[in-house]
Amino acid sequence: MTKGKRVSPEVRARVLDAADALGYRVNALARGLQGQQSNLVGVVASRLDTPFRALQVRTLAQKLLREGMNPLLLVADAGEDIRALIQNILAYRLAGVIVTSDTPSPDVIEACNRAGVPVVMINRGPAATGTDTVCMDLGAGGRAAFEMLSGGGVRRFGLLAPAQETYSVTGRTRAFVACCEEAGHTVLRLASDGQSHASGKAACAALQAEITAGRIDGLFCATDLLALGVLDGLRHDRGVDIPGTLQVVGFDDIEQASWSAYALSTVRQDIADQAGAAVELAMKRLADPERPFETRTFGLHKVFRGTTRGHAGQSNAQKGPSGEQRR
Amino acid sequence: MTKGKRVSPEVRARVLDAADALGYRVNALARGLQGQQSNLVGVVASRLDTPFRALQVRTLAQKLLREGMNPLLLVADAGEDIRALIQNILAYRLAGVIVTSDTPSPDVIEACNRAGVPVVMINRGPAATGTDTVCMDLGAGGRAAFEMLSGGGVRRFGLLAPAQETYSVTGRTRAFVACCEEAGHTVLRLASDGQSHASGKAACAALQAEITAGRIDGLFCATDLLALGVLDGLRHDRGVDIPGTLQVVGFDDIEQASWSAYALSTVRQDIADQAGAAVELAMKRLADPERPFETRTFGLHKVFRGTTRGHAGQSNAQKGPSGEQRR
DNA sequence: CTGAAAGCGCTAACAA
DNA sequence: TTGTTAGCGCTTTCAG
Repeated sequence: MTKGKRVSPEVRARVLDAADALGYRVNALARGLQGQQSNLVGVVASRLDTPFRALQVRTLAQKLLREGMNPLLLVADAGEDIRALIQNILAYRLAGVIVTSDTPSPDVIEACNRAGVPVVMINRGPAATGTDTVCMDLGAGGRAAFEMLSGGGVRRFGLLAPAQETYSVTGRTRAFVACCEEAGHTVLRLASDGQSHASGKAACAALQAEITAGRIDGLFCATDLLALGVLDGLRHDRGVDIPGTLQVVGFDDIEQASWSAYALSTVRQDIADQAGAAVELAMKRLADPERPFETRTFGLHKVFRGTTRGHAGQSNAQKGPSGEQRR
Repeated sequence: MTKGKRVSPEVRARVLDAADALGYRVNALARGLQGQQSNLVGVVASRLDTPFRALQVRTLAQKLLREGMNPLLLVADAGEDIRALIQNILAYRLAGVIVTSDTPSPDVIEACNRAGVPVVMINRGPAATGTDTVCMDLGAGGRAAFEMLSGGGVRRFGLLAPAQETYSVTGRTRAFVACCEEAGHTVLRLASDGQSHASGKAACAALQAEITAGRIDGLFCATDLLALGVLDGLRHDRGVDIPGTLQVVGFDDIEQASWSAYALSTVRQDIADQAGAAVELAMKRLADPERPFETRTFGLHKVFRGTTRGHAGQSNAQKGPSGEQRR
């Protein structure tokens, strides 16, 4: 039954049939025990009910399954005792852990390191701690947002981002601000209380005040969900003309951004590609634990829809079609 | 370290500290091997990137974790070889399996039965095969949709549902049709090619024809996602007045249904409650494998928003506040 | 109460 | 090629 064993195909088939008839199946627990390792991979994710994360985890799970690995899900939302939970699953001698949580609480990766379990991070800080990493080109992301807005004639830039920023939000946000300032514009910064739709909506009162005061005519929202909330709060509930009075750009390109009622212009990151790269990195490390750590950076694509006025060539933020780079 | 052991709290603390310092942690593989069972629970789900399922799985995972169980995720979308996958995870001597897939391919539950692993089904057919089950009151669901529409003055009823129906869609759909006919109305039935937003949108051409022909003035969509697609295709893209010309009711009450741009009237099923009940049933069976199979039925709530005109008391489809019944 | 030993199901190594 | 054996880390049992 062991994978790499050489048996004549005929015998193999016969054995498999017999096993099936007998209802026998290898005991993965025993196999793992003796082999010092299971084929379980931890997937730690936060806010799983968010469209972005849901797609990410789905893809991750699917690819893992295809590689013969089984995804052990760890929801890492605030309020859970992550330290304890990670210890729990580490007890299964995981083959690896993939982290996509917002708050990768260094605890997690430290615990994994101490247990000798390889970690792959998605959209987290640079791998100071010795992990493989998949990330996007944060600089290009912020720039893309800026260009989409400025290409539409925006002069007074606004930025809406959660007060409590994550690595990836901070990155895109900073790059955006840098671009604006480089172009000689100041940017008006508003803080939301999270990155959900509700948070976006809640920010609209403040937003409207700035609009009527003539202080912004273009807004970059750190997250599509946030942008959608803003659209609902501003366009639908308050009758603000978008993109007439205010142009809006989001980030991620979740499915809902493309729904007609929103038609949100946004900066797309390819979730499926990233997830694929993450499991690929995990498998590679499994095959060769000593290989140098690798980080794969993905490019971003401008997606022009109905909330901006510029359509400068529908170009990508990135030359290559797939938008993947390595270093 | 064993859970039910009696040790003086002082000793326990000391041991735990020492273990921590040494980086020791019980090997769950070994423990499972000797105990004949892991504390892994399989969660088989399809279309994980759908808002409904994402929330369901998130809640499931969370509650499982709280019970000290670890969720092993199995994405069961079409195209995967479910038979093989389920065998794979069964190799881990699961403590149980929770199925929320659309297509619980009897294979899955048969395989579990043969392996002696208890199964809990959510929104699947009655447990002919000996499983615990969580479901909703299908009859009440269809009725609620009918009442919401008829309460708004609808006379010519339409129904949009996937051609290929699942257990739960069939149930609500049938009940809806039965109510219409009982009230002396015929219902115009349209088939979509799935239950996604895109499917709903794709159905709009046909829908518009029926509207202009004066054949429907109220539509029940088997799924919120479908309804949202219809709203986009009809209201936004074709300028149909909703609820003026057509009233629409969805089913599920996913988050997006409440977004201002849609404000979809719908029939709510409480995903979190259902998920909670599912893990509760699983734990109970674990504690007592011999107990009789149980099925918990949940009620549904009418949610009146902007796509209907009747607001008949905002009442629930169900007496009790929680809407839970047992039998 | 503490200590020793058996055995869970598997695979790798070694012997025949 | 086929058959035996040791040992993975744990818990339960039995002896001291």
